[in-house]
Amino acid sequence: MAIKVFIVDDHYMVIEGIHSMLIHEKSVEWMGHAMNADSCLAFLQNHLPDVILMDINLPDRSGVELCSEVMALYPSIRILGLSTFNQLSFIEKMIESGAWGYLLKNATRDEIIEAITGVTQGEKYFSSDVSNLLEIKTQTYPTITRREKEVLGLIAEGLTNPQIAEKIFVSVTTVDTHRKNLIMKLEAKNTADLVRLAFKYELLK
Amino acid sequence: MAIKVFIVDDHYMVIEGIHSMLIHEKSVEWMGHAMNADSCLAFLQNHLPDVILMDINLPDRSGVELCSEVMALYPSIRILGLSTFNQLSFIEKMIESGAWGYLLKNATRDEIIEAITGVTQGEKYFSSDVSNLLEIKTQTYPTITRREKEVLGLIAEGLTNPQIAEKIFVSVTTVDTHRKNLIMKLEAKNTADLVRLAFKYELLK
DNA sequence: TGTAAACTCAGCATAAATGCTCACATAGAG
DNA sequence: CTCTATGTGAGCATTTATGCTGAGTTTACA
Repeated sequence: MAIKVFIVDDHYMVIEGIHSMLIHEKSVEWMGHAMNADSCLAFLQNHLPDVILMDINLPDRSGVELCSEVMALYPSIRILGLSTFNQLSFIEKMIESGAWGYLLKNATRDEIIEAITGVTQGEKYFSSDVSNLLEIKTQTYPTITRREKEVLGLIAEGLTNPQIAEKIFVSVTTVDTHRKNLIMKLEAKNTADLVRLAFKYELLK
Repeated sequence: MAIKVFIVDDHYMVIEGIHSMLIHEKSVEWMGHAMNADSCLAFLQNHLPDVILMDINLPDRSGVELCSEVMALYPSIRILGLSTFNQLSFIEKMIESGAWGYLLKNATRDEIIEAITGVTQGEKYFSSDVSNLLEIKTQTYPTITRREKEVLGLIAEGLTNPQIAEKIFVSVTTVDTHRKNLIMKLEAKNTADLVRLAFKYELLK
């Protein structure tokens, strides 16, 4: 029985691309596409695909949110995340939200088919490039606390320790401690480096 | 006579997508694709397309560089930049390098055909979303000099004024002047804010 | 309920950044 | 050939950050 595949992506080119790669594949039944989260959920009210290929950047919601919602409503669906290279930070979040795998948009026809058939048989699938980078991520990703994140945001906005202290109603030394802990945790050389690394680790956007 | 179109993109899905959208178009002759800059240049040694659709992110070179090279060798070719939404900062550079227009990857079939036929008739083409953002960009985008950019990079790496001075063989006060000019140009409150804004304006990556 | 993590606060010496004003040489654009 | 932008350089007062050590309180969770 053919695997029913649906795609959610706001790029026509990607939809058309995957469609044209799968159209002659007998083991796959193309159910159609949605270009945003809402129309995806609307479609699912009347249809049940086996696999959804889901972009992580949608106009009305993030792929991570949509992924959670779909998994909550239709836990049998296997979701495959879909993105270009430079958005790898979302992979972890996507998987935490219930995705069964991840495809890069430069995947070949064979990789796509392998991913689709794999996840329907209960196997997780990751593009080889992705699995390498996932390891790097989990090794180096620093953990900061709520308060530290708050202070980090204010530092990046250009507030000084005294200004931050006044804003969040603590003493200057406390703010300074947070700053120092942030610099230590991210292994930054100083505040400028801290801000750069915060972007790198996507603690800031 | 059909317009000869070639595409350079490292994403199969995009290549397939555009191909499938243009395959039934009689006014377009599909010449094929390359997945990196080198094979694109190799192809051009024996073929002369009218239009090249060119991704801005290629594995071996940036689209901007490839754009310059192609324009230098084959000035008759019309190049259309190709990217997703979040890479708009490259548009200006691409145009400075000789591109005749810009397409977002969520463009429709009609938009693609309009762009291709437009540029062959000497018209510049920009996706409507892009032209809006170009205005915003040109209003707010700060201009920094080569030297300032160099210093900015070193600041973001966590080097202090004395360290930067030693590295680029100028006095500490000079480095300090550059730092102050950067803070002034980007309207930053201090160095931390400068680094944040540098990311915002995509002067850093 | 015990314990670790998170959050809070302090002092002190040194290094660095900020804010101000000013100056001079050179290369490029008009 | 002049004007502007760029890159270079300086002094000086003040604020801020960094590096070090130490410690009390609250919160979450095992």
